[in-house]
Amino acid sequence: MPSKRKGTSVTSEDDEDYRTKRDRNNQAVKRSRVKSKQRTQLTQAKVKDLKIKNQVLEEKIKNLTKDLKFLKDLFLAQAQTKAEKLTNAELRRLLADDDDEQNDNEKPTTSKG
Amino acid sequence: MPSKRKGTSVTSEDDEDYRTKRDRNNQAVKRSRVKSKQRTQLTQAKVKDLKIKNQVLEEKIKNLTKDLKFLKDLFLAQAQTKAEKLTNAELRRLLADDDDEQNDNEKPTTSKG
DNA sequence: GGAGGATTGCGCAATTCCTCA
DNA sequence: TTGAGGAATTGCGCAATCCTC
Repeated sequence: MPSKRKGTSVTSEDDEDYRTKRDRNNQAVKRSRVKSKQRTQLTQAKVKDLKIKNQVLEEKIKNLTKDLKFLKDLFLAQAQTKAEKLTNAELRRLLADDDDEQNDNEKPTTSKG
Repeated sequence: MPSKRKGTSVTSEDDEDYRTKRDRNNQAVKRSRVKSKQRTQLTQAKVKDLKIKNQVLEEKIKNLTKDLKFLKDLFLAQAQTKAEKLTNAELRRLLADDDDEQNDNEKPTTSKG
């Protein structure tokens, strides 16, 4: 058994703290990899979540668009017959389609009834 | 030391194809890791993209909601004064707020004009 | 400026997946 | 259908490097 201090080479104690150093690092590596794995799982979950949220929003837009179209048509129709203060041209400008419509349906939803 | 075939020990050829085997695997490992890295980058990009899409949709909903509210109010107001075929009650039912509103604003947008 | 954890590229080996005779 | 063989994936350790106090 080599002594720590004098006679024998310093190798043994070098070995010792080389080992402990390695062990520490191996632990760190493990920690780091766990963390990394968690991160990727998390972003995958985020994707899933955002996709669902997106679908909900798309649906909402579809419904709102339908409702809006319904009201516009209704309004336009009554303006046609009544022809009140606003001229038809004014009405059309006012009610001009806002943006991209991609609808097929006509009837409004009024979702909760 | 038994040889399988003749002169030299079988060890060397074992060594050889151990080596080539290892090398092949090392290459495979590299490929696999590249692929994996690409995948995680891709899902991160997806998250980014979906977040942006989400914001756009939210904005759209906000605008549609505003427009809808504007038309409803307008319609309601003229119905008030005119009192046509539909009773107020009927109108209210028909135009009942669809879902969760989280708006603060009043004026409509009619985005392109 | 250096001690020490965190990250990362790399190789090994075990395991899983895939293909084809 | 099966099973042998090779590629892909994965856990793990080493060492270099990064980062922080």
